[in-house]
Amino acid sequence: MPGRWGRGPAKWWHGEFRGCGYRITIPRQIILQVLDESKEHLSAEDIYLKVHNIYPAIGLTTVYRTLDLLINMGLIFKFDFGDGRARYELSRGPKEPSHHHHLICTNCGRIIDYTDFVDEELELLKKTEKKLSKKYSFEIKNHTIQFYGLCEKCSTSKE
Amino acid sequence: MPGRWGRGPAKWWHGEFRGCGYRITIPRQIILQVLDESKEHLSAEDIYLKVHNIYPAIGLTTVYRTLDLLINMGLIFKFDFGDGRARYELSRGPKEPSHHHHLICTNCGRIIDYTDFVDEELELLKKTEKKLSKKYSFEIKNHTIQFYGLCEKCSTSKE
DNA sequence: ATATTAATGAAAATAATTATCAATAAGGAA
DNA sequence: TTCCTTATTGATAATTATTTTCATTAATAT
Repeated sequence: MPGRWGRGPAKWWHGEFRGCGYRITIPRQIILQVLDESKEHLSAEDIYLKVHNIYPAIGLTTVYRTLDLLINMGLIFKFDFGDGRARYELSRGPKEPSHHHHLICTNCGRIIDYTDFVDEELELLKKTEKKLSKKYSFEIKNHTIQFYGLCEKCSTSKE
Repeated sequence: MPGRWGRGPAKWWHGEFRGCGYRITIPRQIILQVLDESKEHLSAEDIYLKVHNIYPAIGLTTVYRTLDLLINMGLIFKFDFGDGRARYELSRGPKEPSHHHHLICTNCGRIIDYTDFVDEELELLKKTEKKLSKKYSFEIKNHTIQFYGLCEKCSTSKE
């Protein structure tokens, strides 16, 4: 019996870890699994709770540390939607179909992803990016576009 | 002598306050003055310190409270750049020439405003906004566009 | 000038995140 | 496999930004 957390098939990110000299540990594997399964808008605490279900020994500290590591490796992206807690998502690059932008309700905090219309936006962003990198000698790695306002519920309930 | 903090000429926002039934107080006047004078990326603490120079009786609580009020009135806008402290700027609307977007260095935290190339972006955003509001019944009030990456210094020092 | 009540500021309370440090476990070497 | 080195972990304490509480103060209408 290979232990309760058998190695299982090697994942796409194992190489990235090895390449950087990082160890592939159980907490890291499960945190990535959780991020991969739920994808959207998870706070550190959300992640902690989900991981905790699978691997109760996890500590919140480890979650924060791992998220930090993953950010630095470029595997995940951190968002601040203005409610005082950060959210994390697997960073599929801008070209991948799951790339999306956000609508954020400033009243109830609801976050809506949209993937429609992103294509045109991306085209323009690519151009802008090129100009900006040149002008400011800035190496652009990623971007966010967020629209703030009132969602349907909050908009009508305020009338 | 009209007192150390004489009323001075009525400011553009006096009407907005009166209209909402809010009182025009010394702390509020000075906080707005500070925001108006420095405009960019001030944290609550930055604002507190600047106001404190002019009006030492100010309390940090009042700064937070006033910023909250100003956000709700739509006079200022709150940004989260991911370093754990919020920044505030006078919200000149998207049409005004000072409207800008941000380049954020994920290494040193430097924030660069750019106003170039914003016109094209705005045009597209306006279109996108229209489509999104319809599709998601979302009342869009504002937007942010931020590019994340490495500034010149951090980019070269990492090679 | 006075009364009413919104606004203030000091201090305590929260909440998210980070630092500390002894114990554990991953991965290479024997 | 077993041992060794050292990165990683988790419990706890420490920070830091922001909010809440509440008695005092001051802006406005009268």
